[in-house]
Amino acid sequence: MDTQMNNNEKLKCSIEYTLKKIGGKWKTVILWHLGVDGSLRYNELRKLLSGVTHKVMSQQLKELEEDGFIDRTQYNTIPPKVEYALTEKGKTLMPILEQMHLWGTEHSDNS
Amino acid sequence: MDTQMNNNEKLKCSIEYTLKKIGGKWKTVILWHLGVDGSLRYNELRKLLSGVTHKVMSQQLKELEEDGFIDRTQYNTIPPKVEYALTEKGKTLMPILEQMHLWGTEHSDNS
DNA sequence: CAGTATCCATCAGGATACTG
DNA sequence: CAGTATCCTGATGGATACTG
Repeated sequence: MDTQMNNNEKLKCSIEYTLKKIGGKWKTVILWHLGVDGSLRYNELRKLLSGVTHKVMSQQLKELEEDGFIDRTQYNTIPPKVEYALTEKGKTLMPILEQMHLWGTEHSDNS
Repeated sequence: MDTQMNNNEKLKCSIEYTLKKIGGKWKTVILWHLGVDGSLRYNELRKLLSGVTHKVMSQQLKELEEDGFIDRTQYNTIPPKVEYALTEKGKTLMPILEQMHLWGTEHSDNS
């Protein structure tokens, strides 16, 4: 259903496909936080990323939404409130993210 | 031992660290092929990547070597022969790569 | 609060040619 | 065979200001 290739270049290895989807600078981190914390609001997420700008945030969120990894729920209140959460498809990425998180924890000096 | 941060920016999440290390366009694919096929020569690897240029290949290989993920063995014969293989540290990445490969296989239309 | 709109910087990645 | 050396391009990401 969502298996169309939007560019016609031939991928030689399915790993490339995966990397294309989640290789954005903040995508794995966004997905990870949503997976761990459940749903998060825009600014909550932004604080967790600490350093990302609005433009890049919304850009990455939009791409993740278009790829069907996250759901965006907008409450038309004043002030506005928007919540992001993983979709079922997004949850299928968690094993990758868990491995990446595990490896990063063991190999980085990020105390 | 290799836990120094070569840039002083603070990472907020260990996933970022992992992505920095293997997020290069060809790195995961190189590591994957080396993990599956054992050791490979420069041109064998290059054929498997199909499309990569010399410059980018050697660049990615050099970075992977500097990060301690791959070993470079040079035979001073004529013609020269160079073999690349995963180090023990490189092998610790395999669980991530396996998950990425699995996910990519299931979600891409790459027949 | 949750974004767009602009404009700009960077650098990873690429084409091509040369070399030990 | 296995690379460097140059030079170049473009996509990604960033700073800042404005908005429904």
